[in-house]
Amino acid sequence: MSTATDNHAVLSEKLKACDVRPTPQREVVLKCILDKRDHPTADEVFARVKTAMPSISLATVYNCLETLVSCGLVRSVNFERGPTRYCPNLHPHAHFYDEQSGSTHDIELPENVLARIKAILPPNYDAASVEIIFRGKTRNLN
Amino acid sequence: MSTATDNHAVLSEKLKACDVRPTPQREVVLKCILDKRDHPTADEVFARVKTAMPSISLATVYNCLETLVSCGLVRSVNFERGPTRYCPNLHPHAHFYDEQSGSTHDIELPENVLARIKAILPPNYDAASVEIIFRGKTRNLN
DNA sequence: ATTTGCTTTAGAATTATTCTAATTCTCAGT
DNA sequence: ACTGAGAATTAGAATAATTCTAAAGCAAAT
Repeated sequence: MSTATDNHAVLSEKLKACDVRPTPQREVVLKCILDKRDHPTADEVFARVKTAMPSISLATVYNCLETLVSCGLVRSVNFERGPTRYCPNLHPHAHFYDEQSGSTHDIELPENVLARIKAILPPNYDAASVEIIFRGKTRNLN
Repeated sequence: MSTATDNHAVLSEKLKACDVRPTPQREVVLKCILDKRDHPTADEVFARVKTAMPSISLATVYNCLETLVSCGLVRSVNFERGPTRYCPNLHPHAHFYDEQSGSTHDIELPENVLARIKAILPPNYDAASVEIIFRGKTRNLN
């Protein structure tokens, strides 16, 4: 089985496009985040990545994540106290934290809503990014 | 000089209204957050509170903050990695994190904008709270 | 082949927070 | 006032997440 991202060349290109050296460690970390589209912590990434590259160290995982975040290939999200989570979804979206399951869902954020939100800022405030976090529970539809 | 909140009776009432025992420690922590309307960390609260009550311990500050947050008298906010901050503003509002100064400003959040944001959720998602964090810089108006 | 600079690594250090167990306080019932 | 139960406070230990440090490895350009 093959996914769009298990390909060395594709991953390598993404990294080069951001002006970062495509090292094996960075590729494997990036692949692990893109493949399973959830919101893992650094520890979880470490655990997943070790199966593909048993010699990798936690410090390297932190380094790679930091690199990927600062070049924009993944996003980092922080819900209250607790470890930083990493998000493969680069489209503008909000997060819904389900307090019962502890899981996090992406919520599509329409352009016009985003624009309205930015419009509440006073004119001298320049927002580079907006983060929206819902907290609550999900019901079964009846 | 006297402010609206340096009054034992007022603080005590607020606590009692929430069904928590109005202990001196809780009052002094609450007062310190209400008086200086910024977004201090637990350590900062500890430092401020020690001048009024030198014997208070950091663990107690954490306990009091936890109590105040869970009874709704203060809010807690988490910007990326870093200590939890505490916010005295109970009105619905967003936060603007100024990346240059490191300071955080409250941004008024009009009811109708809040409603629009909540409307992007699928019908089976029940949001108990929404947190909105802008990150960016402030310009001087010209 | 050597240098230069980035990357990785293990482990130590740091930071923020929570836990533990002992003490103290508060209040309701006598 | 006195007592006992439950709640709150305290100091310090423990934990969790992350960052730092210093050494070793690697890769591209001279």
